[in-house]
Amino acid sequence: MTSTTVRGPYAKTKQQRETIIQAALDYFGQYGYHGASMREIARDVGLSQAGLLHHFKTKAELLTATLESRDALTGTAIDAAVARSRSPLAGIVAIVEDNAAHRHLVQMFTVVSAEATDESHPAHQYFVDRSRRVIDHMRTELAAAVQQGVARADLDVDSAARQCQAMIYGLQVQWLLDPRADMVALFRAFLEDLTRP
Amino acid sequence: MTSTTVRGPYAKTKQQRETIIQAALDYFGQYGYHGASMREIARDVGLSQAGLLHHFKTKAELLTATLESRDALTGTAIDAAVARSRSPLAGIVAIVEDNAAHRHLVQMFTVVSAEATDESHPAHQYFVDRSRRVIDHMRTELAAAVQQGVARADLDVDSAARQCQAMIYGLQVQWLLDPRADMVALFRAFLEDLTRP
DNA sequence: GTCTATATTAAGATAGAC
DNA sequence: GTCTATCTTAATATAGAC
Repeated sequence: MTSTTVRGPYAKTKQQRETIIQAALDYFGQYGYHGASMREIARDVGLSQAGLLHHFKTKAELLTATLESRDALTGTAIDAAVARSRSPLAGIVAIVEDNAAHRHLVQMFTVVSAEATDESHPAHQYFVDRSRRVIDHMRTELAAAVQQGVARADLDVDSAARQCQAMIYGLQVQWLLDPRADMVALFRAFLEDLTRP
Repeated sequence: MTSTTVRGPYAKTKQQRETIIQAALDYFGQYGYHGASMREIARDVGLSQAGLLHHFKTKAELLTATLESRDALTGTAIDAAVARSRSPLAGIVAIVEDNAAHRHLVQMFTVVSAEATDESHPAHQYFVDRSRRVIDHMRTELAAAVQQGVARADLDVDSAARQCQAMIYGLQVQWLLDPRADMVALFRAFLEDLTRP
């Protein structure tokens, strides 16, 4: 009984939500949260504005869904890359490599996180938490690198973690403004300087 | 003849423009170019929207004026700091120190430069040029540091210049999201790691 | 699940009086 | 130099039919 009804409509809704999020990614990436328009996103996916609002009741809700969906996707990709990596440092580099392969995603997170530095932004808390989470991740990896002897023993892990997060973010913007900037090479060199004895 | 008419009205206009730019700085910093509203900026400075448009014919024109005005101000401050500095590296650190003292300014440049990574943004070319200019400045200072023996002789000046620009930008966002992040200390430590033999 | 229609508010910009 | 009034367009959101 339930199994027959579950397949049809819910599958459609789930797919529509994904389609909408794909479009939203581009609009939020181009215009930011404030500048993006629900009407245009709706038109892009071939829906009326009311049709779009059936899936996401407000613009803020659509933004949240977009951020969470994409963070989840990237999270799994990075977990897999880290698992493949032979060292914790290679795991961090893998994040940058993943970013370099997903320009639209980077553009969206860059633009929205910048405007979300304002406290009244609907995703402010989200990015405060996200930034902390990323820094924590870096700290863990760097500590492991020290442990395994692939980073110098006297490395200030707390500072280094913050510097890694900042460098990744900064290189992204530099790369978005000038695609010739080689994010991966620049980050790799930075990491080597940071960890060499 | 001319000298009498120049004083009054032009002085008023110049002062009004400066007042408007001060307000615009906050609105562009909070909402970005797309999200900011001319009406609200006008209200903020006690003008009607039409009154504001007398001074800046379009929103794009106001943005450009704001960017150029603030870059000019910061430029002079940095030139002075560089002149005071005893080494080229101290000159770069002085930039970060200046930023740490001007939160609103940093917020505006961060938000607008992020959304200006999009090619259709009215300030796109401005920020492409600006980024290049900053990197060039870093390169010059770093080369001087190598020359004077305060940075290791085998430093890759081109990469280091890009890394400095990225680190400064990334630390700004991290700091805006978490004011406890010590931009200046983190940048100084980064620079020492980068230049140590 | 998607539509049309509509309510409400606000955007950027212009015209013309003072 | 600043205003009021207005044009035109577009924003988010809701109501209710299908």
